[in-house]
Amino acid sequence: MRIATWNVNSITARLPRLLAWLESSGTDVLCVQETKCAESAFPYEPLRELGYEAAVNATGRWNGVALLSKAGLTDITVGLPGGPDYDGGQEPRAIGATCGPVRLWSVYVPNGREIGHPHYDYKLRWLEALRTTVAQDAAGERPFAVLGDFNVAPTDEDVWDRAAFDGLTHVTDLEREALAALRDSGLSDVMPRPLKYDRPFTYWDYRELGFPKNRGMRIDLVYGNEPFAKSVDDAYVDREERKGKGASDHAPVVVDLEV
DNA sequence: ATGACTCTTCATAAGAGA
Repeated sequence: MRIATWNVNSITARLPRLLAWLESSGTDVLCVQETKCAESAFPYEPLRELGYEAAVNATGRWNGVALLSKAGLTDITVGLPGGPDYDGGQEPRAIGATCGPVRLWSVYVPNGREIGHPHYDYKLRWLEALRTTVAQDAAGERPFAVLGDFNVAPTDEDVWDRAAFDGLTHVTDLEREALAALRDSGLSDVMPRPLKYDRPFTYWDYRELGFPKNRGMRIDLVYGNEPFAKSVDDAYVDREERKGKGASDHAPVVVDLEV
């Protein structure tokens, strides 16, 4: 079973590449982030024609997550129960479902913007709510994973140059501690192989030739419980999908499971 | 040597991304 996570940076803008990639990669379940379109405008039909059911949590211009599955899609949970509000409401950043033998969450963790910004505190509270929400499944016997854009680089090795991030979000102790608390609920970091260079970056800024210079970050993560992690055959970052015109700034992370 | 981001929308500038 092939599972993947991909921040597509607009599912509308990415649709041709998304459809082509789903077919060429043979992905059974894709966790999508940053759909950036209203649920009413979600491209259900072309995905259905490829054999995918879709569960969507999206409201419009910002954020938005989805699960696309050829392996079943049941027990859908839209949003984090009891999750924090930002600017007076919950944002569409999480969706969970059971896809055949596995239970999965597709998550888009808040960016945080700047240290001390209200969005940074919101990010920390959001990660705590995620930990609470998944604790029971994380400790369970069924293969379970949280996949998505976590907007945190777990270690200094996960950014191209730690000094370039001094004073910025994504690398701070508090963010990393929040991630560590999530792992402590029974999840481990499924580390993908890089297909080029030494580190499996998943995001490269569009600006200043970030991708050609490999100025990347590993912020798209797969956190699986023990039954999930034990079933992993292979995992890699498909950096080919970051190439060329019309690419997202994130590459898909692909996980092959023996289930 | 050059030029140096992309996406969306109560759009033609601004916010967000990281």
